[in-house]
Amino acid sequence: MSVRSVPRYRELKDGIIARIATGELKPRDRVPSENELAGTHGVSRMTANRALRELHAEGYVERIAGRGTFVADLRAASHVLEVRNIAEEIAHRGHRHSARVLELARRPADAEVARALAVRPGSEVFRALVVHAENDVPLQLEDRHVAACFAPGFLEQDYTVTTPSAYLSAVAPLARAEQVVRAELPDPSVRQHLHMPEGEPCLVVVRRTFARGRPVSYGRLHHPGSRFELAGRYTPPGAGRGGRQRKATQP
Amino acid sequence: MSVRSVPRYRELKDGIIARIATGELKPRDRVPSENELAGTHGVSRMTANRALRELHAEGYVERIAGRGTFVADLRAASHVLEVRNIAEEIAHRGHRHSARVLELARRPADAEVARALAVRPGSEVFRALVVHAENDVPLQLEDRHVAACFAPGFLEQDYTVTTPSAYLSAVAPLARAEQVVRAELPDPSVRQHLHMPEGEPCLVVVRRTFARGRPVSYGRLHHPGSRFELAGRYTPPGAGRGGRQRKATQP
DNA sequence: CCCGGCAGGTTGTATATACAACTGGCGCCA
DNA sequence: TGGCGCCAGTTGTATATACAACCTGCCGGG
Repeated sequence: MSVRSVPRYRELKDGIIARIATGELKPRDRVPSENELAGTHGVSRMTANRALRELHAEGYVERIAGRGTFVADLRAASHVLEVRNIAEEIAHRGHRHSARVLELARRPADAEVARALAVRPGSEVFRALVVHAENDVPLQLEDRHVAACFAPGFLEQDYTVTTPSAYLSAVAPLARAEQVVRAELPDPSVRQHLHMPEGEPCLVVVRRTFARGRPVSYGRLHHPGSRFELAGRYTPPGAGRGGRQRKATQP
Repeated sequence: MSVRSVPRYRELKDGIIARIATGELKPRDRVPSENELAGTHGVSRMTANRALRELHAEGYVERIAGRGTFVADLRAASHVLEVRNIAEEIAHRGHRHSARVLELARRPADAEVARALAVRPGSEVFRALVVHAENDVPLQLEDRHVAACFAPGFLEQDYTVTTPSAYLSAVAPLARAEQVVRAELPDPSVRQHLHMPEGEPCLVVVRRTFARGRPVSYGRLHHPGSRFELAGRYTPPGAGRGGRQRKATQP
Protein backbone atom coordinates (compact mmCIF):
# COMPACT_ATOMS: atom_id res chain seq x y z
CA MET A 1 0.00 0.00 0.00
CA SER A 2 1.58 3.21 -1.11
CA VAL A 3 0.88 6.36 0.78
CA ARG A 4 -1.13 8.64 -1.41
CA SER A 5 -0.20 12.22 -0.74
CA VAL A 6 -2.07 13.66 -3.69
CA PRO A 7 -5.73 12.79 -4.09
CA ARG A 8 -6.75 10.73 -7.07
CA TYR A 9 -9.12 13.29 -8.55
CA ARG A 10 -6.14 15.65 -8.56
CA GLU A 11 -3.98 13.13 -10.37
CA LEU A 12 -6.66 12.83 -13.00
CA LYS A 13 -6.90 16.60 -13.40
CA ASP A 14 -3.16 17.11 -13.61
CA GLY A 15 -2.87 14.32 -16.13
CA ILE A 16 -5.43 15.90 -18.42
CA ILE A 17 -3.92 19.38 -18.03
CA ALA A 18 -0.55 17.89 -18.96
CA ARG A 19 -2.03 16.25 -22.05
CA ILE A 20 -3.41 19.62 -23.10
CA ALA A 21 -0.11 21.35 -22.38
CA THR A 22 1.86 18.91 -24.51
CA GLY A 23 -0.56 19.21 -27.39
CA GLU A 24 -1.70 15.61 -27.18
CA LEU A 25 -5.17 16.99 -26.58
CA LYS A 26 -6.10 19.95 -28.76
CA PRO A 27 -9.05 22.33 -28.54
CA ARG A 28 -12.35 20.62 -29.36
CA ASP A 29 -10.76 17.21 -28.93
CA ARG A 30 -12.79 14.76 -26.96
CA VAL A 31 -11.63 13.99 -23.44
CA PRO A 32 -12.25 10.46 -22.16
CA SER A 33 -15.66 10.08 -20.59
CA GLU A 34 -16.17 9.65 -16.89
CA ASN A 35 -16.68 5.92 -17.29
CA GLU A 36 -13.58 5.56 -19.46
CA LEU A 37 -11.45 7.47 -16.97
CA ALA A 38 -12.89 5.41 -14.15
CA GLY A 39 -12.03 2.21 -15.96
CA THR A 40 -8.53 3.10 -17.14
CA HIS A 41 -7.47 4.67 -13.85
CA GLY A 42 -9.23 2.28 -11.53
CA VAL A 43 -11.34 4.86 -9.77
CA SER A 44 -15.05 5.21 -9.33
CA ARG A 45 -17.12 7.25 -11.71
CA MET A 46 -17.76 9.86 -9.01
CA THR A 47 -14.05 10.54 -8.71
CA ALA A 48 -13.71 10.95 -12.46
CA ASN A 49 -16.77 13.16 -12.36
CA ARG A 50 -15.19 15.41 -9.80
CA ALA A 51 -12.00 15.76 -11.83
CA LEU A 52 -13.86 16.67 -15.01
CA ARG A 53 -16.31 18.91 -13.20
CA GLU A 54 -13.49 20.93 -11.66
CA LEU A 55 -11.66 21.16 -14.98
CA HIS A 56 -14.88 22.55 -16.39
CA ALA A 57 -15.22 25.09 -13.58
CA GLU A 58 -11.65 26.18 -14.25
CA GLY A 59 -12.34 26.61 -17.93
CA TYR A 60 -10.13 23.86 -19.32
CA VAL A 61 -12.89 21.77 -20.82
CA GLU A 62 -16.44 22.03 -22.07
CA ARG A 63 -19.02 19.48 -21.02
CA ILE A 64 -22.20 18.65 -22.87
CA ALA A 65 -24.69 16.30 -21.29
CA GLY A 66 -25.36 13.40 -23.58
CA ARG A 67 -22.33 14.07 -25.78
CA GLY A 68 -19.17 14.19 -23.77
CA THR A 69 -16.31 16.36 -22.55
CA PHE A 70 -14.17 18.41 -24.91
CA VAL A 71 -11.08 20.57 -24.62
CA ALA A 72 -12.21 24.19 -24.41
CA ASP A 73 -11.68 26.55 -27.29
CA LEU A 74 -8.91 29.05 -27.07
CA ARG A 75 -9.58 32.03 -24.97
CA ALA A 76 -8.68 35.52 -26.02
CA ALA A 77 -6.46 36.52 -23.17
CA SER A 78 -4.92 35.39 -19.96
CA HIS A 79 -6.02 36.23 -16.46
CA VAL A 80 -3.82 38.51 -14.50
CA LEU A 81 -6.03 38.09 -11.52
CA GLU A 82 -4.79 34.57 -11.04
CA VAL A 83 -1.32 33.61 -10.07
CA ARG A 84 -0.70 30.69 -12.33
CA ASN A 85 2.22 29.59 -14.32
CA ILE A 86 2.65 30.15 -18.00
CA ALA A 87 2.33 26.48 -18.93
CA GLU A 88 -1.09 26.20 -17.34
CA GLU A 89 -2.04 29.49 -18.88
CA ILE A 90 -1.20 28.24 -22.35
CA ALA A 91 -2.88 24.90 -21.71
CA HIS A 92 -5.89 26.83 -20.53
CA ARG A 93 -6.08 28.48 -23.89
CA GLY A 94 -5.94 25.05 -25.49
CA HIS A 95 -2.48 25.49 -26.96
CA ARG A 96 0.77 23.61 -26.65
CA HIS A 97 3.47 24.80 -24.28
CA SER A 98 7.18 24.25 -24.79
CA ALA A 99 10.21 25.72 -23.08
CA ARG A 100 13.89 26.29 -23.73
CA VAL A 101 16.32 26.73 -20.85
CA LEU A 102 18.96 29.39 -21.56
CA GLU A 103 20.57 29.39 -18.14
CA LEU A 104 20.21 27.48 -14.92
CA ALA A 105 22.94 28.27 -12.45
CA ARG A 106 24.10 29.57 -9.10
CA ARG A 107 25.04 33.22 -9.16
CA PRO A 108 25.91 36.09 -6.85
CA ALA A 109 23.00 38.47 -6.38
CA ASP A 110 23.33 41.92 -7.88
CA ALA A 111 21.93 44.93 -6.06
CA GLU A 112 18.43 44.74 -7.54
CA VAL A 113 18.04 41.02 -6.91
CA ALA A 114 19.51 41.24 -3.43
CA ARG A 115 17.08 43.95 -2.46
CA ALA A 116 14.13 42.03 -3.90
CA LEU A 117 15.03 38.80 -2.14
CA ALA A 118 16.19 40.47 1.08
CA VAL A 119 19.66 38.89 0.98
CA ARG A 120 23.10 40.47 1.12
CA PRO A 121 24.42 41.68 -2.23
CA GLY A 122 26.83 39.11 -3.61
CA SER A 123 25.37 36.17 -1.73
CA GLU A 124 24.54 33.25 -3.93
CA VAL A 125 21.10 32.81 -5.41
CA PHE A 126 19.70 30.53 -8.10
CA ARG A 127 18.87 31.88 -11.47
CA ALA A 128 16.82 30.43 -14.30
CA LEU A 129 16.39 32.01 -17.71
CA VAL A 130 13.73 30.25 -19.74
CA VAL A 131 11.87 31.02 -22.95
CA HIS A 132 8.29 29.75 -22.94
CA ALA A 133 6.55 29.23 -26.24
CA GLU A 134 2.96 28.75 -27.28
CA ASN A 135 2.76 26.47 -30.30
CA ASP A 136 6.50 27.13 -30.80
CA VAL A 137 6.05 30.91 -30.86
CA PRO A 138 7.97 32.57 -28.00
CA LEU A 139 5.54 34.15 -25.57
CA GLN A 140 7.49 34.78 -22.41
CA LEU A 141 11.08 35.26 -21.34
CA GLU A 142 11.24 34.28 -17.70
CA ASP A 143 14.21 35.64 -15.76
CA ARG A 144 13.83 34.22 -12.28
CA HIS A 145 15.96 34.45 -9.19
CA VAL A 146 15.32 32.26 -6.19
CA ALA A 147 16.61 32.46 -2.65
CA ALA A 148 18.79 29.38 -2.31
CA CYS A 149 17.69 28.29 1.14
CA PHE A 150 14.05 27.90 0.18
CA ALA A 151 14.39 25.65 -2.82
CA PRO A 152 17.49 23.48 -2.54
CA GLY A 153 16.58 21.34 -5.53
CA PHE A 154 15.83 24.25 -7.83
CA LEU A 155 18.84 23.67 -10.07
CA GLU A 156 18.15 19.96 -10.51
CA GLN A 157 14.77 20.38 -12.16
CA ASP A 158 14.12 19.95 -15.85
CA TYR A 159 12.33 23.12 -16.82
CA THR A 160 11.33 21.81 -20.21
CA VAL A 161 8.83 19.53 -18.51
CA THR A 162 7.91 21.61 -15.50
CA THR A 163 8.19 25.33 -14.81
CA PRO A 164 10.00 27.23 -12.10
CA SER A 165 6.69 28.45 -10.70
CA ALA A 166 5.32 24.94 -10.55
CA TYR A 167 8.40 23.69 -8.73
CA LEU A 168 8.34 26.59 -6.30
CA SER A 169 4.69 26.20 -5.45
CA ALA A 170 5.28 22.50 -4.88
CA VAL A 171 8.23 23.17 -2.57
CA ALA A 172 6.94 26.16 -0.66
CA PRO A 173 3.29 27.07 -0.40
CA LEU A 174 2.69 30.49 -1.89
CA ALA A 175 1.69 32.93 0.81
CA ARG A 176 1.74 36.19 -1.08
CA ALA A 177 2.66 37.69 -4.40
CA GLU A 178 3.35 41.22 -5.56
CA GLN A 179 3.48 42.26 -9.13
CA VAL A 180 4.03 45.29 -11.25
CA VAL A 181 3.04 45.60 -14.88
CA ARG A 182 4.57 48.05 -17.29
CA ALA A 183 5.30 48.70 -20.96
CA GLU A 184 8.92 48.90 -22.03
CA LEU A 185 11.12 48.71 -25.06
CA PRO A 186 13.12 45.49 -24.73
CA ASP A 187 16.87 45.10 -24.64
CA PRO A 188 18.31 43.68 -27.85
CA SER A 189 18.91 40.32 -26.16
CA VAL A 190 15.34 40.11 -24.92
CA ARG A 191 14.08 41.11 -28.33
CA GLN A 192 16.10 38.36 -29.93
CA HIS A 193 14.94 35.64 -27.55
CA LEU A 194 11.31 36.58 -28.16
CA HIS A 195 11.71 36.98 -31.95
CA MET A 196 10.44 40.53 -31.82
CA PRO A 197 10.92 43.15 -34.52
CA GLU A 198 12.78 46.28 -33.56
CA GLY A 199 10.59 48.96 -32.02
CA GLU A 200 7.95 46.57 -30.71
CA PRO A 201 7.26 47.10 -27.01
CA CYS A 202 7.24 44.50 -24.28
CA LEU A 203 4.65 43.93 -21.62
CA VAL A 204 6.74 43.36 -18.52
CA VAL A 205 5.50 41.72 -15.36
CA VAL A 206 7.79 41.88 -12.37
CA ARG A 207 6.66 39.48 -9.72
CA ARG A 208 7.87 38.69 -6.26
CA THR A 209 6.53 35.79 -4.23
CA PHE A 210 6.68 35.16 -0.51
CA ALA A 211 6.47 32.10 1.68
CA ARG A 212 6.63 31.96 5.42
CA GLY A 213 6.94 35.72 5.48
CA ARG A 214 10.13 35.92 3.45
CA PRO A 215 10.73 36.63 -0.23
CA VAL A 216 11.31 33.43 -2.14
CA SER A 217 11.51 34.36 -5.77
CA TYR A 218 11.84 37.38 -7.97
CA GLY A 219 10.83 37.09 -11.57
CA ARG A 220 10.96 39.43 -14.52
CA LEU A 221 8.64 38.23 -17.24
CA HIS A 222 8.92 39.83 -20.66
CA HIS A 223 6.17 39.30 -23.23
CA PRO A 224 5.95 40.53 -26.81
CA GLY A 225 3.39 43.33 -26.90
CA SER A 226 1.91 42.14 -30.17
CA ARG A 227 1.25 38.60 -29.01
CA PHE A 228 0.37 38.88 -25.34
CA GLU A 229 -2.08 40.73 -23.20
CA LEU A 230 -3.37 40.45 -19.70
CA ALA A 231 -7.04 40.30 -19.01
CA GLY A 232 -8.98 40.47 -15.82
CA ARG A 233 -12.58 40.22 -14.90
CA TYR A 234 -14.25 41.79 -11.98
CA THR A 235 -17.57 41.03 -10.41
CA PRO A 236 -18.68 42.76 -7.24
CA PRO A 237 -19.76 40.42 -4.47
CA GLY A 238 -23.35 39.40 -4.68
CA ALA A 239 -23.81 40.07 -8.37
CA GLY A 240 -24.74 36.82 -10.04
CA ARG A 241 -22.82 33.67 -9.58
CA GLY A 242 -19.18 33.28 -10.11
CA GLY A 243 -17.66 30.98 -12.57
CA ARG A 244 -17.89 31.04 -16.26
CA GLN A 245 -21.09 31.40 -18.11
CA ARG A 246 -21.69 28.49 -20.38
CA LYS A 247 -24.02 28.38 -23.28
CA ALA A 248 -27.31 27.63 -21.63
CA THR A 249 -28.44 24.19 -22.69
CA GLN A 250 -31.85 24.52 -21.17
CA PRO A 251 -34.56 27.11 -21.81
CA MET B 1 -43.42 16.04 -5.47
CA SER B 2 -42.52 19.39 -6.92
CA VAL B 3 -40.31 19.56 -9.96
CA ARG B 4 -36.91 20.81 -8.90
CA SER B 5 -35.46 22.99 -11.62
CA VAL B 6 -32.51 24.22 -9.57
CA PRO B 7 -30.30 21.60 -7.93
CA ARG B 8 -30.21 21.47 -4.17
CA TYR B 9 -26.49 22.16 -3.85
CA ARG B 10 -27.09 25.36 -5.72
CA GLU B 11 -29.93 26.36 -3.44
CA LEU B 12 -27.56 25.92 -0.53
CA LYS B 13 -24.89 28.02 -2.23
CA ASP B 14 -27.27 30.81 -3.15
CA GLY B 15 -28.67 30.87 0.36
CA ILE B 16 -25.25 31.31 1.89
CA ILE B 17 -24.21 33.91 -0.67
CA ALA B 18 -27.37 35.83 0.13
CA ARG B 19 -26.60 35.71 3.83
CA ILE B 20 -23.16 37.12 3.12
CA ALA B 21 -24.54 39.82 0.82
CA THR B 22 -27.05 41.05 3.40
CA GLY B 23 -24.41 41.19 6.08
CA GLU B 24 -26.03 38.50 8.18
CA LEU B 25 -22.77 36.61 7.74
CA LYS B 26 -19.69 38.78 8.02
CA PRO B 27 -16.07 38.02 7.17
CA ARG B 28 -14.55 35.47 9.56
CA ASP B 29 -18.01 34.42 10.75
CA ARG B 30 -18.57 30.71 10.99
CA VAL B 31 -20.73 29.11 8.31
CA PRO B 32 -22.85 26.11 9.37
CA SER B 33 -20.95 22.85 9.10
CA GLU B 34 -21.71 20.25 6.48
CA ASN B 35 -23.63 18.15 8.97
CA GLU B 36 -25.62 21.14 10.21
CA LEU B 37 -26.55 22.17 6.68
CA ALA B 38 -27.48 18.59 5.88
CA GLY B 39 -29.72 18.42 8.91
CA THR B 40 -31.46 21.78 8.56
CA HIS B 41 -32.00 21.50 4.82
CA GLY B 42 -32.75 17.82 4.65
CA VAL B 43 -29.97 16.89 2.28
CA SER B 44 -27.12 14.44 2.56
CA ARG B 45 -23.74 15.52 3.84
CA MET B 46 -22.22 15.04 0.37
CA THR B 47 -24.59 17.61 -1.09
CA ALA B 48 -23.71 20.12 1.62
CA ASN B 49 -20.07 19.27 1.03
CA ARG B 50 -20.39 20.10 -2.64
CA ALA B 51 -22.05 23.44 -1.90
CA LEU B 52 -19.36 24.49 0.59
CA ARG B 53 -16.55 23.15 -1.55
CA GLU B 54 -17.68 25.19 -4.54
CA LEU B 55 -18.12 28.29 -2.39
CA HIS B 56 -14.54 27.78 -1.31
CA ALA B 57 -13.34 27.38 -4.87
CA GLU B 58 -15.10 30.62 -5.76
CA GLY B 59 -13.48 32.46 -2.89
CA TYR B 60 -16.54 33.10 -0.77
CA VAL B 61 -15.49 31.02 2.20
CA GLU B 62 -12.43 29.59 3.85
CA ARG B 63 -12.38 25.98 5.00
CA ILE B 64 -10.16 24.51 7.68
CA ALA B 65 -10.19 20.77 8.26
CA GLY B 66 -11.03 20.05 11.85
CA ARG B 67 -12.30 23.56 12.56
CA GLY B 68 -15.02 24.55 10.15
CA THR B 69 -16.01 26.87 7.35
CA PHE B 70 -15.72 30.63 7.63
CA VAL B 71 -16.68 33.60 5.51
CA ALA B 72 -13.61 34.70 3.58
CA ASP B 73 -11.74 37.73 4.74
CA LEU B 74 -11.87 40.34 2.03
CA ARG B 75 -8.78 42.06 3.34
CA ALA B 76 -6.63 39.40 1.79
CA ALA B 77 -8.34 39.57 -1.55
CA SER B 78 -6.95 42.68 -3.16
CA HIS B 79 -6.79 43.30 -6.83
CA VAL B 80 -3.75 41.97 -8.49
CA LEU B 81 -4.56 44.34 -11.25
CA GLU B 82 -6.53 47.21 -9.97
CA VAL B 83 -7.48 49.85 -12.42
CA ARG B 84 -8.66 52.56 -10.14
CA ASN B 85 -10.02 55.91 -10.87
CA ILE B 86 -7.09 57.97 -12.13
CA ALA B 87 -7.97 60.95 -9.95
CA GLU B 88 -7.98 58.79 -6.82
CA GLU B 89 -4.75 57.18 -7.92
CA ILE B 90 -3.04 60.52 -8.25
CA ALA B 91 -4.53 61.84 -5.01
CA HIS B 92 -3.32 58.74 -3.26
CA ARG B 93 0.20 59.57 -4.28
CA GLY B 94 -0.21 63.03 -2.83
CA HIS B 95 -0.12 64.79 -6.15
CA ARG B 96 -2.46 67.15 -7.90
CA HIS B 97 -4.86 65.89 -10.53
CA SER B 98 -6.04 68.03 -13.38
CA ALA B 99 -7.94 67.22 -16.53
CA ARG B 100 -8.45 68.71 -19.96
CA VAL B 101 -11.53 67.79 -21.96
CA LEU B 102 -10.70 67.39 -25.64
CA GLU B 103 -14.11 66.19 -26.73
CA LEU B 104 -17.50 65.60 -25.17
CA ALA B 105 -20.16 64.86 -27.73
CA ARG B 106 -22.75 62.58 -29.23
CA ARG B 107 -21.39 60.44 -32.03
CA PRO B 108 -22.32 57.51 -34.24
CA ALA B 109 -20.64 54.31 -33.11
CA ASP B 110 -17.96 52.86 -35.32
CA ALA B 111 -17.63 49.11 -35.73
CA GLU B 112 -15.35 48.52 -32.74
CA VAL B 113 -17.40 50.62 -30.36
CA ALA B 114 -20.67 49.16 -31.58
CA ARG B 115 -19.43 45.66 -30.97
CA ALA B 116 -18.12 46.53 -27.53
CA LEU B 117 -21.34 48.22 -26.46
CA ALA B 118 -23.61 45.75 -28.25
CA VAL B 119 -25.41 48.41 -30.26
CA ARG B 120 -25.97 48.73 -33.98
CA PRO B 121 -23.08 50.34 -35.89
CA GLY B 122 -23.92 53.97 -36.54
CA SER B 123 -26.31 54.37 -33.63
CA GLU B 124 -25.52 57.30 -31.40
CA VAL B 125 -23.34 56.95 -28.34
CA PHE B 126 -21.64 59.44 -26.04
CA ARG B 127 -17.95 60.00 -26.25
CA ALA B 128 -15.53 61.72 -23.92
CA LEU B 129 -11.86 62.30 -24.65
CA VAL B 130 -9.99 63.56 -21.62
CA VAL B 131 -6.33 64.02 -20.74
CA HIS B 132 -5.57 63.46 -17.06
CA ALA B 133 -2.43 64.99 -15.65
CA GLU B 134 -0.44 64.60 -12.47
CA ASN B 135 1.10 67.91 -11.43
CA ASP B 136 0.41 69.08 -14.99
CA VAL B 137 2.30 66.17 -16.56
CA PRO B 138 -0.05 64.11 -18.76
CA LEU B 139 -0.52 60.62 -17.34
CA GLN B 140 -3.59 59.21 -19.04
CA LEU B 141 -5.55 59.75 -22.21
CA GLU B 142 -9.06 58.51 -21.57
CA ASP B 143 -11.12 57.70 -24.63
CA ARG B 144 -14.51 56.63 -23.37
CA HIS B 145 -17.72 55.65 -25.12
CA VAL B 146 -20.98 55.27 -23.25
CA ALA B 147 -24.26 53.70 -24.30
CA ALA B 148 -26.64 56.65 -24.43
CA CYS B 149 -29.62 55.06 -22.74
CA PHE B 150 -27.77 54.25 -19.54
CA ALA B 151 -26.35 57.64 -18.68
CA PRO B 152 -28.58 60.40 -20.03
CA GLY B 153 -26.72 63.14 -18.19
CA PHE B 154 -23.27 62.05 -19.32
CA LEU B 155 -22.71 65.03 -21.61
CA GLU B 156 -23.70 67.59 -19.00
CA GLN B 157 -20.95 66.74 -16.53
CA ASP B 158 -17.87 68.84 -15.97
CA TYR B 159 -15.02 66.38 -16.30
CA THR B 160 -12.44 68.78 -14.99
CA VAL B 161 -13.90 68.33 -11.52
CA THR B 162 -15.13 64.73 -11.71
CA THR B 163 -14.21 61.82 -13.96
CA PRO B 164 -16.31 59.76 -16.35
CA SER B 165 -15.75 56.65 -14.25
CA ALA B 166 -16.91 58.41 -11.12
CA TYR B 167 -20.06 59.64 -12.85
CA LEU B 168 -20.83 56.23 -14.31
CA SER B 169 -20.42 54.37 -11.07
CA ALA B 170 -22.72 56.89 -9.42
CA VAL B 171 -25.39 56.52 -12.10
CA ALA B 172 -25.42 52.80 -12.73
CA PRO B 173 -24.42 50.16 -10.20
CA LEU B 174 -21.44 48.32 -11.61
CA ALA B 175 -22.30 44.70 -12.19
CA ARG B 176 -19.23 43.53 -14.01
CA ALA B 177 -16.06 44.78 -15.59
CA GLU B 178 -13.64 43.30 -18.06
CA GLN B 179 -10.23 44.73 -18.66
CA VAL B 180 -7.34 43.98 -20.90
CA VAL B 181 -3.83 45.34 -20.50
CA ARG B 182 -1.29 45.48 -23.28
CA ALA B 183 1.80 47.27 -24.49
CA GLU B 184 1.56 49.23 -27.73
CA LEU B 185 3.24 51.92 -29.66
CA PRO B 186 0.92 54.94 -29.64
CA ASP B 187 -0.58 56.75 -32.58
CA PRO B 188 1.00 60.13 -33.26
CA SER B 189 -2.04 61.92 -31.86
CA VAL B 190 -1.96 59.92 -28.66
CA ARG B 191 1.75 60.52 -28.38
CA GLN B 192 1.24 64.23 -28.74
CA HIS B 193 -1.51 64.45 -26.13
CA LEU B 194 0.65 62.58 -23.63
CA HIS B 195 3.86 64.50 -24.49
CA MET B 196 5.70 61.29 -25.25
CA PRO B 197 8.94 61.02 -27.25
CA GLU B 198 8.79 58.98 -30.42
CA GLY B 199 9.38 55.27 -29.89
CA GLU B 200 8.18 55.19 -26.28
CA PRO B 201 5.54 52.52 -25.71
CA CYS B 202 2.16 52.97 -24.09
CA LEU B 203 0.56 50.86 -21.42
CA VAL B 204 -2.98 50.49 -22.68
CA VAL B 205 -5.93 49.43 -20.57
CA VAL B 206 -9.12 48.59 -22.40
CA ARG B 207 -12.00 48.39 -20.04
CA ARG B 208 -15.64 47.50 -20.49
CA THR B 209 -18.23 47.80 -17.76
CA PHE B 210 -21.65 46.20 -17.50
CA ALA B 211 -24.81 47.01 -15.63
CA ARG B 212 -28.04 45.05 -15.64
CA GLY B 213 -26.45 42.55 -17.96
CA ARG B 214 -25.69 44.99 -20.76
CA PRO B 215 -22.48 46.83 -21.67
CA VAL B 216 -22.53 50.40 -20.43
CA SER B 217 -19.17 51.88 -21.22
CA TYR B 218 -16.08 51.12 -23.22
CA GLY B 219 -12.87 52.91 -22.36
CA ARG B 220 -9.42 52.92 -23.88
CA LEU B 221 -6.88 54.32 -21.45
CA HIS B 222 -3.41 55.13 -22.79
CA HIS B 223 -0.54 55.77 -20.38
CA PRO B 224 3.07 56.70 -21.09
CA GLY B 225 5.18 53.62 -20.41
CA SER B 226 7.94 55.61 -18.77
CA ARG B 227 5.67 57.30 -16.24
CA PHE B 228 3.01 54.77 -15.39
CA GLU B 229 2.76 51.22 -14.11
CA LEU B 230 0.15 48.98 -12.55
CA ALA B 231 0.92 47.39 -9.22
CA GLY B 232 -0.93 44.75 -7.31
CA ARG B 233 -0.78 42.24 -4.54
CA TYR B 234 -2.27 38.82 -4.29
CA THR B 235 -2.93 36.48 -1.45
CA PRO B 236 -4.31 33.08 -2.31
CA PRO B 237 -7.30 31.85 -0.38
CA GLY B 238 -6.21 29.21 2.05
CA ALA B 239 -2.54 30.15 2.16
CA GLY B 240 -1.85 26.99 4.10
CA ARG B 241 -1.99 23.99 1.82
CA GLY B 242 -1.29 24.30 -1.87
CA GLY B 243 -4.83 25.05 -2.71
CA ARG B 244 -6.36 25.55 -6.06
CA GLN B 245 -6.53 29.21 -6.37
CA ARG B 246 -9.61 30.01 -8.27
CA LYS B 247 -11.01 33.05 -9.80
CA ALA B 248 -10.20 36.05 -7.74
CA THR B 249 -12.98 38.59 -7.83
CA GLN B 250 -12.92 41.34 -5.34
CA PRO B 251 -14.12 44.84 -4.65
C1' DC C 1 0.95 22.40 37.81
C1' DC C 2 1.94 20.54 33.38
C1' DC C 3 1.46 17.58 29.83
C1' DG C 4 -0.30 13.61 27.21
C1' DG C 5 -3.90 11.32 25.40
C1' DC C 6 -8.52 10.67 24.27
C1' DA C 7 -13.26 11.90 22.55
C1' DG C 8 -15.96 14.32 19.56
C1' DG C 9 -16.63 17.44 15.88
C1' DT C 10 -15.13 18.95 11.21
C1' DT C 11 -13.35 18.72 6.66
C1' DG C 12 -11.19 15.71 2.77
C1' DT C 13 -11.51 11.92 -0.02
C1' DA C 14 -13.30 7.66 -2.24
C1' DT C 15 -16.84 4.46 -3.50
C1' DA C 16 -21.23 2.13 -4.95
C1' DT C 17 -25.62 3.08 -6.35
C1' DA C 18 -29.57 5.22 -8.37
C1' DC C 19 -32.24 7.96 -11.32
C1' DA C 20 -33.04 11.93 -14.56
C1' DA C 21 -32.09 14.37 -18.75
C1' DC C 22 -30.01 14.75 -22.92
C1' DT C 23 -27.70 13.15 -27.53
C1' DG C 24 -26.96 10.43 -31.42
C1' DG C 25 -27.57 6.59 -34.19
C1' DC C 26 -29.89 2.54 -35.55
C1' DG C 27 -33.66 0.04 -36.94
C1' DC C 28 -38.43 -0.62 -37.48
C1' DC C 29 -42.67 0.62 -39.52
C1' DA C 30 -45.82 3.12 -42.46
C1' DT D 1 -38.26 6.92 -48.60
C1' DG D 2 -39.35 9.30 -44.53
C1' DG D 3 -40.35 9.60 -39.92
C1' DC D 4 -40.71 7.87 -35.45
C1' DG D 5 -39.25 5.57 -31.42
C1' DC D 6 -36.12 3.02 -28.88
C1' DC D 7 -31.59 2.20 -26.96
C1' DA D 8 -26.83 2.87 -25.63
C1' DG D 9 -23.79 6.27 -24.06
C1' DT D 10 -22.95 10.51 -21.54
C1' DT D 11 -23.39 14.03 -18.15
C1' DG D 12 -25.99 15.92 -13.90
C1' DT D 13 -27.55 15.21 -9.49
C1' DA D 14 -28.42 13.00 -4.96
C1' DT D 15 -27.58 9.72 -1.33
C1' DA D 16 -25.52 6.45 2.13
C1' DT D 17 -21.37 4.91 3.74
C1' DA D 18 -16.64 4.64 5.10
C1' DC D 19 -12.26 6.03 6.55
C1' DA D 20 -8.44 9.44 7.10
C1' DA D 21 -6.62 13.70 8.76
C1' DC D 22 -7.06 17.42 11.54
C1' DC D 23 -8.40 20.58 15.50
C1' DT D 24 -10.17 21.70 20.08
C1' DG D 25 -11.27 21.03 24.64
C1' DC D 26 -11.40 18.06 28.49
C1' DC D 27 -9.76 15.00 31.81
C1' DG D 28 -6.68 12.37 34.21
C1' DG D 29 -1.98 10.90 35.43
C1' DG D 30 2.54 12.18 36.61
